[in-house]
Amino acid sequence: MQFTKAEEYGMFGVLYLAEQDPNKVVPLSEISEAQNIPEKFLAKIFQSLSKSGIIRSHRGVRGGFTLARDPKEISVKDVLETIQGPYHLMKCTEDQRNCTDGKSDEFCALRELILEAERRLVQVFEQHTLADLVEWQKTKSVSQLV
Amino acid sequence: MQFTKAEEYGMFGVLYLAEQDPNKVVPLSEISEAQNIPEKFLAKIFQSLSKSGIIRSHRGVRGGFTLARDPKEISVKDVLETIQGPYHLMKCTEDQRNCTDGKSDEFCALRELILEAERRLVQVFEQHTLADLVEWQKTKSVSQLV
DNA sequence: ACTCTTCGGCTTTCGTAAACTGCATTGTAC
DNA sequence: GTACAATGCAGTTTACGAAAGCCGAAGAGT
Repeated sequence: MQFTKAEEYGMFGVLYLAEQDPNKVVPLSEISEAQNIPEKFLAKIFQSLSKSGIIRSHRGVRGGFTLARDPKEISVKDVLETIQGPYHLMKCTEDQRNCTDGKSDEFCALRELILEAERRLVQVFEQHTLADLVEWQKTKSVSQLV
Repeated sequence: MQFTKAEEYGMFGVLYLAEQDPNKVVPLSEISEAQNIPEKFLAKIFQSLSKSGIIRSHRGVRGGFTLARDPKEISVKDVLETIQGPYHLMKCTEDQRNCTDGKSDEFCALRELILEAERRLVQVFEQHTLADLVEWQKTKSVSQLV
């Protein structure tokens, strides 16, 4: 019941990019040092973020990464789901055939509750963008959180 | 980012009790067979639920378990937190010293967002009781969910 | 063209926690 | 007193998260 390091590192890495001058190409080495993240691990995470079009990679000398879009257009959900896939609190909310009882066709009250919890969780993450987080960090305030 | 089997089994086990006649003492063997749960594993889970006063154990011949309180008085949160402890989506929301950057004293926008997400999640689980779930299961409807 | 740099992709390793098991012990109803 | 069911503790096994390593590909600069 916790986010993985990959998600955590991915968020910090992407936030680091969002804080920079949009035109600055930032190499992995800089991010991993600044944010205290194992470089090769971050490389793997950034690969998937790159493939899904959240960040853009630049190879060669003075290469690195930039955000592919405006931070206002990247939700926290975008980042988290790219790294880990949609979060499901139970196997049965991912695919009902994973029901413990094997009663995959029946109504399950617990499953409905979990689905509702998942919806609430997603809401938080899709309502806020990288730009929001950078803004909060600057003002040290989350007054806009609601 | 998923509940453990322990939480899942625990919920199903407790729900099974909530569906029975409140005076019926149900042995582990019955629950584990009905709900398809490894008996010894369920035994371990039920021990902690018993210690925290959610269920009551009855030893000896024709022993087993009953709910310790009215299903209306047992929230889903009670059960889940007994089994797993309070859920934290990141290590840093459990204890700020676990911050990746080691900047445990500083304001962290991401942390604030995660804390908000946790609050939303808890709300869902503390607002609904075992009685609600049993009711939904009977009516096959979650109209009261909101 | 050559070379240096930085990402890309694949494989392997390591550690830890989840998931499950076994057995001896204690308590209780009959 | 014996059969049954939970208790408590000590395991084992499995799975996955979290890296680390290696080599190849692509682009920049000369």
